Amino acid sequence: MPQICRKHYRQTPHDRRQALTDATLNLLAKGGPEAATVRLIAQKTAATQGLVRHYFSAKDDLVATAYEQYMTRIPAATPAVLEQSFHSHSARLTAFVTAALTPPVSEPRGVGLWAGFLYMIHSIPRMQAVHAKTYWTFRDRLEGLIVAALQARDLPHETPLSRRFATACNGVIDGLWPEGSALPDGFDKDELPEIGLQSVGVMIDLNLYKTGI
Amino acid sequence: MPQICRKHYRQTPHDRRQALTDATLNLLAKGGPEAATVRLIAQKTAATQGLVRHYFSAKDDLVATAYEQYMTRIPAATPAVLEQSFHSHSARLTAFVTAALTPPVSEPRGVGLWAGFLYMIHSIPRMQAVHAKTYWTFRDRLEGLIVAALQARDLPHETPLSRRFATACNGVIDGLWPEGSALPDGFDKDELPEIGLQSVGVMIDLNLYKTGI
DNA sequence: AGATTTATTATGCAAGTGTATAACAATCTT
DNA sequence: AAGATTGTTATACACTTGCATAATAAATCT
Repeated sequence: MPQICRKHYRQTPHDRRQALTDATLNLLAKGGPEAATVRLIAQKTAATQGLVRHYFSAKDDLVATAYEQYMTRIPAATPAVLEQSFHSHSARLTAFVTAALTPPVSEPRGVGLWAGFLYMIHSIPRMQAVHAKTYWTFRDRLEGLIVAALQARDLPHETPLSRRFATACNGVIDGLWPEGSALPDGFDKDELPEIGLQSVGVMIDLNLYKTGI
Repeated sequence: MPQICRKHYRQTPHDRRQALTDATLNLLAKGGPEAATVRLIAQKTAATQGLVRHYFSAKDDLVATAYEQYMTRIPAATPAVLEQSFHSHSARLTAFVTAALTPPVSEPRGVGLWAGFLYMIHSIPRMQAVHAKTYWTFRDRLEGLIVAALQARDLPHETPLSRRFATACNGVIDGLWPEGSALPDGFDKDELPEIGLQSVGVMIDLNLYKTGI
């Protein structure tokens, strides 16, 4: 039996949902799933618990939506680099790999989010689908760039081979960037991108590192 | 005011602690941090809540100990492979990489555990120390094998170079094995170890894949 | 302008959580 | 064998969690 109801703004549904998912991601990144309580999320958004329930059927829905948003946004940020024009396919590939291993794609809070996301993958089908989609998308894009770079130099690039290349290169990237955040003091500033470039380059028999952008 | 107290076994402290950490790891792997409640852990061990408190100062202590145990046991399993004798340094390196990318080191539940562990790294100093220790240990061991293999073939192996090699190879391994568990149907049975071997081999300019064990 | 719908708040609730405590049982000491 | 110590149980508690509900404010519709 609520008696009094405060004056309040009325925001657009889109903004409210966005604010809620953003706050969720921040809390998840900082303190893990245990820290992302409905009450805290609401508070950070200057909203109330009830509102959360009004926009999301349940907490799981909110969390899943937030992860989904983040995970699809991150790989989408990388191809943005490719909008530029490059003087060679190698340069394009270099830019792609570098982008994946430097901010904002490879941000500190990313590891925390990635860890939480990883957890949900094997238990929540929806997250599994998100992961599968983003993973294959990213790898296929990488494969495309690799094929182009190989082709330009008359190197072998038949499909099963290039697919392996892409998987391997993707592996290096996926392996390197979490290390950087998990061991902040373990590497020099540009060390990991350099190692990534060198590895990818030597894997597909191109010297990407000297190629530059 | 407890009235009646059931008859009960009395196990050795070591066994009890071991059973508790094991149960914790199983629950963590299956359902994440939220599923690993003190009551459930106790139940799986045929113990009671109070016992958990008796052996661990708090739940955090139990969880941290469990992770610590797992994370130090896993990289320790890999060098076990090296006890065998090999006819070449390359073969030894091949065995090492293969071991890291196949069961029991690369087990399905590993990803879930790794994810949870990753979470604690940036918030709990104790876990950060565990991670740093296990990471450097593993990488240094890898570097040692790489140097030996390079040396045997009169290839350049000065320190800064070999360190990079090791970081890169470690990156491939760390990147590949989670993918296998996160996308169970995405790869053929032996695909990831093969790719790993090929990548590591080409990185340090050795054909590890054909070397065999 | 009045009615209706939708967004937002305040409050309540049942379930589950980690932790604390005291009684009891088993083992160890001497 | 009696006492001291430590492992083990049962129970209680304070707190937090996600979720539900009813009242109220803001907007929309006609």
